[in-house]
Amino acid sequence: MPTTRTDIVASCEPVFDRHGFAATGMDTLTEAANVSTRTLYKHLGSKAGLTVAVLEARMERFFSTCTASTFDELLTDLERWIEAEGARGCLFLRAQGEADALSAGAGVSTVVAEYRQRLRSLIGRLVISELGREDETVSDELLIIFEGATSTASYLGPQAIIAARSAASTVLMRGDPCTC
Amino acid sequence: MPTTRTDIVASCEPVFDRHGFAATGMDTLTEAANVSTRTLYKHLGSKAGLTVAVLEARMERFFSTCTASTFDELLTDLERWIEAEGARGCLFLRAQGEADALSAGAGVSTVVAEYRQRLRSLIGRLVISELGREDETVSDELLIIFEGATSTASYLGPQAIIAARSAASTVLMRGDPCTC
DNA sequence: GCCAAAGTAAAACGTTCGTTGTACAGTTGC
DNA sequence: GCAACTGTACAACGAACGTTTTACTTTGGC
Repeated sequence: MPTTRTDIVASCEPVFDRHGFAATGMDTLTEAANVSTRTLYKHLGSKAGLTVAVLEARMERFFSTCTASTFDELLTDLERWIEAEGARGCLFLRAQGEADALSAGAGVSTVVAEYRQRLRSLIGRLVISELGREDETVSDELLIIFEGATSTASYLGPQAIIAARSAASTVLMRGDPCTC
Repeated sequence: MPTTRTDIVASCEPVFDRHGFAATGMDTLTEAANVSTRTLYKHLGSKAGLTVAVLEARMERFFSTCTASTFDELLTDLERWIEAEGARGCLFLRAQGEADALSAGAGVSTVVAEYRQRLRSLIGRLVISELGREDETVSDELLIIFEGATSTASYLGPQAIIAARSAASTVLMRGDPCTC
């Protein structure tokens, strides 16, 4: 019976996601992870440590599900993610919003910044492979569409992905030789 | 010296915005509002009541700054808002993420839903006035761009508005008679 | 001048928080 | 078989939470 750090973190992630960070007590977390208070503290050190670990795990888990080689496929990855995880808006954005009160402000901000940088560079790579060249403007626009889809999916539902797909293809086609 | 409910709510709004809802204690709020505990409770009833009141005030304040008659102008409104208020991602999204733990879940969800509906219908009206007809697809795409700009502005800065503007104009021009 | 209305300060309420301490059980490897 | 390790259960810590209470001050209209 492992009860490893990894298992604990994986169990706590959905709890933070659904109820927020500051609002979730250690009792709820130990119960969700099915471990004693002592064990959780041995492995994670503190609630702040657990929070950072959860965000790191989330980041790795998210990017490991992103196998896309085009932005349209990235939206399919997002669609699948939302089907499996639900849509409550970007967890990293929400974590950042509670960061300083979490007394883990520095650690949280670091992971959030890393997530955002990785997302940007992922989209940047997709743009290069689709357009055959770097295009920072297009990359920023697609980043906005991706983040917008993530946010709006919480109230538009699957329609958010459809609209994002449409907007993205429009942006990517811009500048193509006219076919009329 | 009024110390009215309105003043209290206005003073508490930036505190919630900067530090989160669950994480902000009543001491911090009374201090920010410069009122005694007793007065705050007399006017707002509870932390849950204050939370809902703050979100309602935020909604009215935000929409009253939106004087746009085109989506591009709406992005200018957003740009000005962000310059004045800072960019920490949509407060309503963050509030919803803490809603059930706030024990004001129902009230918060109601205001958040109302905000989102009003945003959608505002954009819908702009689309009608720009295209001369309803277009739900374009409206959804612009909503995504608006929400995406709101989110990404917290790390892209003013560049987020520029990219959103570019994406939006592309989406709005789509279908126009070709000029080549 | 006085009575309400509305404010203040400060202590106390019981609860819950994050965290630590104590005492004990199960497994593993040599 | 006996360390060493890793886990559990559970009580306890002080601090902070949201809220209420008590007692007092200020203010404005009639």
